[in-house]
Formats: sequence, C-alpha cells, structure tokens
Amino acid sequence: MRSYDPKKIEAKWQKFWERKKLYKAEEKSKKPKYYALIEFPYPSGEGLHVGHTRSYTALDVVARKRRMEGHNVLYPIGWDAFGLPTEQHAIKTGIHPKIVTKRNTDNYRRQLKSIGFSFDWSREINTSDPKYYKWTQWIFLQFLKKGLAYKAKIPINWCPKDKIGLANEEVVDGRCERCGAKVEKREKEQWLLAITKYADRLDKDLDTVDYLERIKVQQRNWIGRSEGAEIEFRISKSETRIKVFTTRPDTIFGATYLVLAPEHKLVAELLENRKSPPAGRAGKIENRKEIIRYIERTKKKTEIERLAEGKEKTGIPLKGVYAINPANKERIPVWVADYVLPHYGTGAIIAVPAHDQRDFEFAKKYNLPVMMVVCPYYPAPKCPVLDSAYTDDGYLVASGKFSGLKNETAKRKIVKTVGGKWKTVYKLRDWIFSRQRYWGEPIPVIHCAKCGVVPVPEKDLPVVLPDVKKYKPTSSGESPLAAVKSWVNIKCPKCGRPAKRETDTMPNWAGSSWYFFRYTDPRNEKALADKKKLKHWVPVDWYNGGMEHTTLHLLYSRFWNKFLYDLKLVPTPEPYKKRTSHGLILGESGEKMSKSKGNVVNPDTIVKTYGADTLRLYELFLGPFEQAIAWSSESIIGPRRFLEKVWRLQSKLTTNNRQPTTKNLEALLQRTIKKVTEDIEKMSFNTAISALMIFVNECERSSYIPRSVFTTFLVLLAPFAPHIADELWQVLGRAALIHTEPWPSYDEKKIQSGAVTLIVQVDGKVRGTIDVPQGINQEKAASLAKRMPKIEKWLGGKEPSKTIYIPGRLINFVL
RNA sequence: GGGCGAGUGAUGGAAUGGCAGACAUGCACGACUCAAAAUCGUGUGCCGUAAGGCAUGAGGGUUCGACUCCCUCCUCGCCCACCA
Repeated sequence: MRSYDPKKIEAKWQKFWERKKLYKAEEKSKKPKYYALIEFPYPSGEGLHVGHTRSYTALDVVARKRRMEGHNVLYPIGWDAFGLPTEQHAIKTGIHPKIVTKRNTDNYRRQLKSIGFSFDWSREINTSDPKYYKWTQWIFLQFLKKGLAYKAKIPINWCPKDKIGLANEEVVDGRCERCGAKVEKREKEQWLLAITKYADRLDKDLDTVDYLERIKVQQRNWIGRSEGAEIEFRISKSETRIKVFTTRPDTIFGATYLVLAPEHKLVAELLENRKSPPAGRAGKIENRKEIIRYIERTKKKTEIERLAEGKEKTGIPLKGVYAINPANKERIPVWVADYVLPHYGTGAIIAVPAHDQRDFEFAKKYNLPVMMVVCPYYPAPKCPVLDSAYTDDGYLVASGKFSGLKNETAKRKIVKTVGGKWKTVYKLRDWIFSRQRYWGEPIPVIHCAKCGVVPVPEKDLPVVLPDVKKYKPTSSGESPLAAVKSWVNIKCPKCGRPAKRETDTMPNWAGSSWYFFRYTDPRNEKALADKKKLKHWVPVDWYNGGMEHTTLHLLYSRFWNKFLYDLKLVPTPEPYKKRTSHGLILGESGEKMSKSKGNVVNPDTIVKTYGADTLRLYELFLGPFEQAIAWSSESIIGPRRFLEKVWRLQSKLTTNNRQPTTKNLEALLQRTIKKVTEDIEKMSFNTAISALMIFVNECERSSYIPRSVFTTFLVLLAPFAPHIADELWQVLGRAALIHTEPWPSYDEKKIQSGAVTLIVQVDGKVRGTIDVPQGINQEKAASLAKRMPKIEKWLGGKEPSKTIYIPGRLINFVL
C-alpha cells in the first residue's frame, strides 16, 4: 500500500475531471434540474481567502450530492470584477484595471481549481467583459424606458478622500465604508433607481421564499414598512398646509407642537417671505437669522457628530408661526429640529411628548407642554406625572368625543374625522446609481442640449469603457471619463447635433444584480439570456452567501429580478428559492481576518501542507456553518488524520461478509447514511463529518471490513473529499468515477437491527442500562429491569407507583 | 433605543424533553524509536479511597425526567439605529 499523498492524487483527479467535463451542466436532460449558487468573488490582489472557500465547499458538497441523487446540476462561477480596489491599484501604479483583473482572475481560477470545486467552468463570466456589461447597460435602458431610472439633484454622501458619491449603504457610522474618511454632504446630479416602487413587493414576497429567518427579518427591517396616517395641519392665519405622517393618530389630541425637518420645503418658503407675506401665505417669521444659522449648522454636521452629541436633541421654534390641530382646533407652535428626517414620511411630524420618547425628551429640554391623552385605565383617576413617554396601549382621555375609547379603536375614527389618509411608508430609499469612477459600466445615455437625456440606441451597446491616462476622479468630482474628450463628445442620436456622453459609471452592485441569469446562457449575444434556458434553470434552488449582503446585493438583485419579471424577460417573481448564510471565518485570535492584521489564511498554504480534501473537511468541521468561527492551525491536523485512517482501511478489506463483526458495521453504516444524508440538507456539515469519523473509528476497531460496506462509505465521503474518494474507488477496481454513483439510501429496519439498549432510571436518575430484544413491551421490560441487582437495590423492595416506558429508549420507575 | 442570536470541559463544539460533554484539538502517561516526528494504546468536568454526590451564566417554575420548554435577572456577540 502506498502512503496517502494528496499532492499527487489531487492534481491527477482534477485533471481527469476537467478532461471528462464531469461537472458540465447539461443543456438537454431528462433529469430534474438543480441550480446551486455561491456569491461570485471579487478578484482582489490578495487572492482567495479561506472565508470564500468555506461557502464554496458547502455548496460544492450540496451540488455533488445532488448529482449523485440524479439531478442535472448547475454550479457556476464567475467574477464580480468591477470595483474600487482594482481602480485604486490603477491610480497608484498606472496599470490598467483590465490587466490587473486578468492577473487576479487567473490566480483565483488556479486557486479554485486546486481545491477541486465542481464548478461548470465552461460558463465562467466576468462583469467587466463588454460582452457581459452590454446587458447590464441594456437593463439600465429598460429602467430608463419605464421611468424607474431618473436623475435628481440630491444631497449625496460624499467621500472627500475617495472623491466619490456613496450610497447610504456604503456609509457606516458617518464614515466611508472603504477608507474610513468622514463623509460630507454634497449636492450633485445623480442617477437613481426607483427601488422604493418595489418596496411593497420586496417585503411581501419574502413570504414566498425559503430564506433563513434572520435574513428575512433583516430585509424587512431594512425596507421598514410602516402603516400610519397622513394628516393636514393648517398654518394659522394662512392657507398654507403641512402634511404630517404619524402611526399614532390616536394621540393627536396630545400634540403640543409640530416639527419640521430643517430641509422641509416649507421652511425655505417661510424664510423667503421677508416683509409682507403674499396673500394666503403664512405669517412672518420673527427669528429668521437664528433659523438660518440652525439650518446651516445641521448641514455641516456629519452623522457621526450627531451621534457623538449623545442624541441630545436640538431645535428652534419658528416664532410667529402656528399650526391648527384639526382635531381640537387648538393653536400649537411650529419648530424646526434635526431629529425629524427630511426623507421619511412627509418630513414633518406632530409631536406628542406624552406618548413618544423622542418628543418627550425634546419637550423637557425646551419646556414644551406634555399632555397625556392615553391612560392605562378609564376613567383615569388622575393624570400621573410622567418621567418618560407612555407608549403602551390604553384608553383615550382628554380627547373630546373620543375619550373612553381604546386607543386602537380610536385610530381609524380620528383619521376619518380629521380628514386624514391612511398611508404605508418605507424606510427604504431609492438607490443612488451613479459613481464618479472609471472602473465600472458606463451609464449608456447621451446629454443633448436640445433633446435632453437620450438613451444610447440599443444597437450601439455596449458603450465600451475607453482607455484613459489617469484613473483618478477630477477634483470637481467628475469621473475620469470626463477627461476623454474624443469619447465624451458625440452626436446626438436623435437630432445629430453635438452632444455629450454621460460620464458617470454604475456602482459595483449593478453587474451582480443579474449575474445568476447570465450563467444559464453566458455567451448569448442577442439577449441577456435565452428565455427557454432561463425557464429551465431559474429560480436558483439554493443560494449561499454572506450576511453582509443581505440588505445590499440580495435586495438589489431581488429588485432587478422583479423588474425583469414585469417585463416578462425572466420566468419567476423571485430569483432565489432558498437563501442561507455562512458565518465568517475569523483569525486565530477571534478578530476579523484582514491584511492589516496579518492574520489572513491563504488556502494555497493549506492545500500545499495538508491537501485540498483536508482543507475542505476542516472548513466544514470547524463548527456550525452559520456561525462565525476562529481559524485554528492546530486543529486542522484532525481532518488530515481522519483521511490517513480512511486511506489505511484499504488494507482491511474483505469480500467475506459472514464474519461476526459485520452486522454491527452494517447497522452503523445505515445510521451513517441517514445522518450524513439529513445533515447535509440541514447544513449541519460538522456533525455529518463527525458521523463519518465515528464510522471510520469503528472500522479501525474491526479486524476486517466488507468491501460493500467500504464502497458505500466512500460514496458518502465523496462530496466532502472528492479526490481521495475517487482514488480509493479506483484502487478498489471500480470502473466508473465515484461521482457518477447513485447516492446511497438507508434501511430503517437495518438501523434498528438486533437488541436495543434501554436506560433504566429510578426516580428520573439513571441507575443502569439493559439490553433487551427489539419491540419488547412495557411489562416484560419492567420485569427484566427490576431484576437487575443495581435496580433492586435502588428500589429497596418497594413497588414503583408509576412506570414510564419509552420503547427503545428508557424505562423509569417512580417511587 | 429596537431587532436577532448565544452563554456547556483547557479549546472548537455534540445532544426529536430521555445516559450531558459525541466528534475533534490540546494535554498527561505508555508502546514503537539511538532520538524526534508520525503512528498506536490508555486517561483527561468537579468533590470523594469508595459507594455516591455535584455540574450546561444566576435564580425560580412546569415535568417521572430540563442544556433543551416557561418566567425573572446577568453577561457577551452581530445587525439596525432620532424611521414619527
């Protein structure tokens, strides 16, 4: 017997699989399809990371098992190749991102192949390939056509260091997600995608998919659906009206002031009326200067500063301006405060300090009245002095004709009386789709002085990224493309007059929003993918990826899917049937792996020292798949030792099945089949591997192993450690590859074969075990157990008052 | 502040309400070896000579029986965060 040499056998089988095109998804097949998907990597300069490979191994196990179960499996791979790090590298070195991307993808491809993933390499895609991004641009044009892509001058998050506009999602604690610089606000014309138009469906359709519950919850929170009422308040002595949004219209009688966001349109309008207000407009503001100063200060504040202030609320009254409460016709002051957000609801609220904690704090600070209108009892004996807002349900008090009603009941009645409108609002905001960057898909529109925004005709797609000399955005924040005059200047496709190309590019989330469609038909030049092929493969059956993509990529791609579905271009309203998430792999000390900390583990090193099969097993054996877990260079030896043991078992094989130990091994094999089969589906890979280890330990104890038992075991091992499985398969003289074998089934009867061990308890405490024949009844089991010397002692001659018997499990005598 | 989740040996972790600590690492001792590595064997929660008792963050409850279910509290992690 040769010794186990992973280096040799792994290279050998990888080559063989590739030559045989073993993992190619079939175009035409009678087998049921199965689409397994992992998030395609961003090919960075550092190369693959053991975090990537954990997820890929998990779905590789699933994909391999599905093939053995008789499915036609699509398990594709590609490159999410546009993005900042490559561009930053280009800025530093002057090397074209295209060249760097080629180098990085070559490295990633080599690494992935060395681990033996069963990807269908013939479908490899690259988002920075013009043949690919032609269709990313094409989809953008469809958004434009439907009015869902629009340009707006909006305050954007501006990173002064990267010189780039950031989406809200890229701002973390008021700082740039990438470089950590303090984010400023800047007004800029930006392209947006109207994802909010789909907010309702993105929320509701979560009911139809099989995602981990925490993923659904996180998406729902992000979308932030909330139902409430829009109610109009009139400004005293004028015709001006303010719409407020509230989820607690039942508390309207307790509104003691009204607050506008500093950015609210009405504030600017009121500030314009310097002297004599035009007829019908609101009155003159007495403290104009202070208000202007307050607004200026708010604009300068970054979000991190607001947080640093400990959420201490600030505001300023609009002196001389009052609003009329439509419920009781009372006059209440109007304030401007930055705790009211301009983009949520109507950017204006009624403040009910007694029943909202934020309003309560604000009222205390500025000495505004607090009026309790919901009490836990009715009639309320006396209104208590509150030291915080009362936000629970109760009965209305001091609310005119509504007093005495339960607050939930009062909601609808009050909204009706004050002429309010029920409305659903969302926290979700439209997706800022412009980047002033080089390394992204050019947004395919042309600006013409006469015709305005003109889409690039579809026949002219793709709009190919031109070569530039400098990759850095201009100091005014324009994309470097703006400097390429020969590219920017173009004739208007409509009127033929001189016009200019859009120089903004798309965010790196664009290409990844539809890549799973392209895999079904990666070389199509006439459409994003052939409809028949889409119909065959879509939706993705199982998609695994990082939790960090839950609110970004996952939501964006669901949005694109829905949009394309509405255009009847893709077959299902949801792209992914099932979504799971893996836990991060942390450094040895439990910190996040990062280049700067120097604790990144490169899979190359592991493959070199231990072999790919060991790496695969270790990554799944580490711990529960969904949990973040620290890498341990000490424990990786375990899976390697396991494979060495498996290797050595070949010397113990026999064709003689009549030996006495065989029966135990056979029963254990049946249990192992069941355990591994079920655990893979539950993503409980660590316990599946432990079951394989238990089986091998038992084989070691046995003096020989029937061939048939061992071959079945190898089939179970194959998805986890495909190289050694195929090698041993060949050693056994089997002609075909192990990966084309059918997945074994198990026989419940064989699992339960022979005697069973009962736990014998007295008063709930374990006092012994006894082997009894299977299917024995309570009476017989009890009499057998009672005769055990130990049990006799514990019973002390007394007759149990009660006997609990769980067949096959335990018997408990209660005294 | 809100949401989600987790507290079990030296460590990673197992356990449909039914033998707590499977499996693995580490450690100790032993075998093999001139030696080391590898490998193999034995042991490894706490107290106790033993019989036995005590142990799954703390306290209580339900149950014949609780790591698991319920209540109160403590600690930690992640995500969101002035969302009306």
